[in-house]
Amino acid sequence: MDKPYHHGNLRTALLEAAHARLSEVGEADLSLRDLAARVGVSVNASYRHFANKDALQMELSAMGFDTLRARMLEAIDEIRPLGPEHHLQAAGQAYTAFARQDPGLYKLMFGRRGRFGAQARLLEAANAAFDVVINCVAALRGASPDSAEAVKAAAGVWSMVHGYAMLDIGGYLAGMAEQKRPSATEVLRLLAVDA
Amino acid sequence: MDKPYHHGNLRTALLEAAHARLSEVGEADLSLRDLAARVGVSVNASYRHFANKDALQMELSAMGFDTLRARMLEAIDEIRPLGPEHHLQAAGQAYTAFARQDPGLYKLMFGRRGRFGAQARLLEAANAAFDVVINCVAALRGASPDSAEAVKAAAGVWSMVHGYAMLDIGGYLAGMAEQKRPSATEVLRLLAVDA
DNA sequence: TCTCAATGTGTGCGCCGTACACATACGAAC
DNA sequence: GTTCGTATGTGTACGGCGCACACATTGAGA
Repeated sequence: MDKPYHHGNLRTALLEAAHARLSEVGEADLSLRDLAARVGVSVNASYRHFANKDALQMELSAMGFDTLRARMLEAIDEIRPLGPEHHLQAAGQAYTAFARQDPGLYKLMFGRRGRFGAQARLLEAANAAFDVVINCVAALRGASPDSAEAVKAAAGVWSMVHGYAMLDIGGYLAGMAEQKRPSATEVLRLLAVDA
Repeated sequence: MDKPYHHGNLRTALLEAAHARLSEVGEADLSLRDLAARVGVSVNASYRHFANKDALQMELSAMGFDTLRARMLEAIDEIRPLGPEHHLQAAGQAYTAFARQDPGLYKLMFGRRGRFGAQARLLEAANAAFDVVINCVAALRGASPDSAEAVKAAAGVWSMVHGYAMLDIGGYLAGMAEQKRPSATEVLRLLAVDA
């Protein structure tokens, strides 16, 4: 049972280790050395698969957006016959559930952007997720997903859901008394999307 | 013009240096060594004023919430006679303006975990800022600021504004075509607060 | 004037990201 | 099947980081 010189799937293994670690320690405490050790490989092996630490985090973020998009689409699909007004609710629920389940990853996804900016992979993944929201809103208003009206309203919805998720996983809602703490549903109800 | 052994106001100087630096480099690149050097003092001098790097960031965050609260109150005061419905708009504008003007600080304020920190100073400052929003919403709905109804609606408003601010300063709105990019006002209009 | 607490400095430890040189293994061309 | 290039691993080293610990300087009050 010798350890082979070549790992076989180091790139994936590193990403999975990073993902797992993110649920324990937060982005700031994520270390390449630690990830490599956990995977059983020398630190510098990771540089054969990622240009640097930032690149690994970028890929992780992009994968996060892919998953987020998939979760929303699944949720919508499950209740498709109920009509557009329920679709947005379902997507919102799936969204906040994702953030709550994977708060470390979620924070990474939205924290790592201003720095290196326009990584095409990340941009596409984020836009694809956003498109789900746009489509929901457009259907709800009977407008084209390309219309400024739909996009602006969708951006509002996204702001609301994102803000709620961030406050929630940041612990800013946890300090509130039980009966005053708003649920995702209650918050989403404040939106006048179809107006 | 000998440099005196004692700085005189090192604590404040470090906080100011950190604040200034935050507008250039982002939280991750903030270093105690660098701050100390800029202030003209050895690294370890800072440990006489802050238990560690986290404590300095906590204080900076708390000061940020203080300022944010003050900005909202000023904005409301300027248009006080116009009535509650304008107060919330004014506060929202001041809020997003603050985030845009000081994105590094704003990210720090919400990126630092308010949960494990449980720092009383930070918690109070954040709550005081939130109270401004609660009061606006309560006045608008003719409800008590202590009512669950007002607090939940205020949390919704906060989510919306916070989410918009984060997406904006994170560059997630910048990618959108000009005529599709929503303004803070347009987004806030989606809220049915008085319903 | 003496004393001591407050506030500064210097040195060192163990992490970190990552650059560079070298080692190993696999797959294709012969 | 041997050869060889490329992909993928390791070892060593460097500078920067947060921070602990011992020591130096200062100013205010007894």
